[in-house]
Amino acid sequence: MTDIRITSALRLLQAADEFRAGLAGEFSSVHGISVNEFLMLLHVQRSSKQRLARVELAKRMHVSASTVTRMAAPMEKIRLLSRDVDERDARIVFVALTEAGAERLADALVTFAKRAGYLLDDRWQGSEVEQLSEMLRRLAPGAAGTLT
Amino acid sequence: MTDIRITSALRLLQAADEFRAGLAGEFSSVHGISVNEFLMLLHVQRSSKQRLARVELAKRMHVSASTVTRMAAPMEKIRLLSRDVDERDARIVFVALTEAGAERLADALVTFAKRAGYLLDDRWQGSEVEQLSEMLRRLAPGAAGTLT
DNA sequence: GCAATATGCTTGCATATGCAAGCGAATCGC
DNA sequence: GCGATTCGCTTGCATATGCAAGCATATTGC
Repeated sequence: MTDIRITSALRLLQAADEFRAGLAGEFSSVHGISVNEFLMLLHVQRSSKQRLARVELAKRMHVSASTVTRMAAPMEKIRLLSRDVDERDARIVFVALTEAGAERLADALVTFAKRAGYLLDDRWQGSEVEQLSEMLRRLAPGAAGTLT
Repeated sequence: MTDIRITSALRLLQAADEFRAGLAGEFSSVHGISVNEFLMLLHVQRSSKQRLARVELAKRMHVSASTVTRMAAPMEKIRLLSRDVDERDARIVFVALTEAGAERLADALVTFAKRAGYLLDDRWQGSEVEQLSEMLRRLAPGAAGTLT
């Protein structure tokens, strides 16, 4: 009943929840953005042209299109992101990274790296981290738009 | 900059989001509960006395106390959970699992196991799953009340 | 070409959740 | 013992998010 696959999946959810909860506090107080806003900036930056259609961004973030619309709006207001229209298809409104957005993202990445360091602390051997990283990669089959 | 710890932490978040998103759809349509409601039932079941104080449950689930209050209310209404008072301390209201709650949880666990099977499919060796499981355990240092 | 359909985005509504304030009960300091 | 503090829980308010409907633009079938 409680086989090892169930255990692994539960641990995956728990580890992610815990890591995310820790991040959330520091992100909002230090950088003024939420974890999801950070991930949105990161997805845009790591896309081929530093811009993504909203629908595509929604898929990559595992959120609905309406969430992308509403998350992007305030960040466009403060110029972390910009609205870019497609010359060929007027339906598409790209989310693009501004210079200010890139700077904010870089700042937040420092915090993220620090937290990732807590997560994988000195007790982890380099080779163990590599193994873990590879295994986690296999767990996220969302091929298109993998962040890493 | 993009060191392997950052990559691992990002993959952890992505893998968990993806798994959770898949779970959410099937849980709500098949079992009529959300992923968090499932986890709440599971936490209660796996606690020492099949019951937990709300504050303790909140800690284990990484949510606020108010969320526990509000999540538990409808499940108490439909008798999946019951409210138990502490004889010694009138401030404490335990969340306890009912028989109906245990049945619902057992049903949902079948779905969870199926999804965990998709996650860790035939391409995974048994020893690899064990390695992954152990590594994920090390990632969730929340010692008290680990679900697994 | 034009109607029918599909696609991308936004918006109205409902639900979910955190924070801070409030309330009652227990504990502490004296 | 009693006022002050702490603790557990709940509730008001603000924010976040999904779903379904609506709207504009593209594409398809004929």
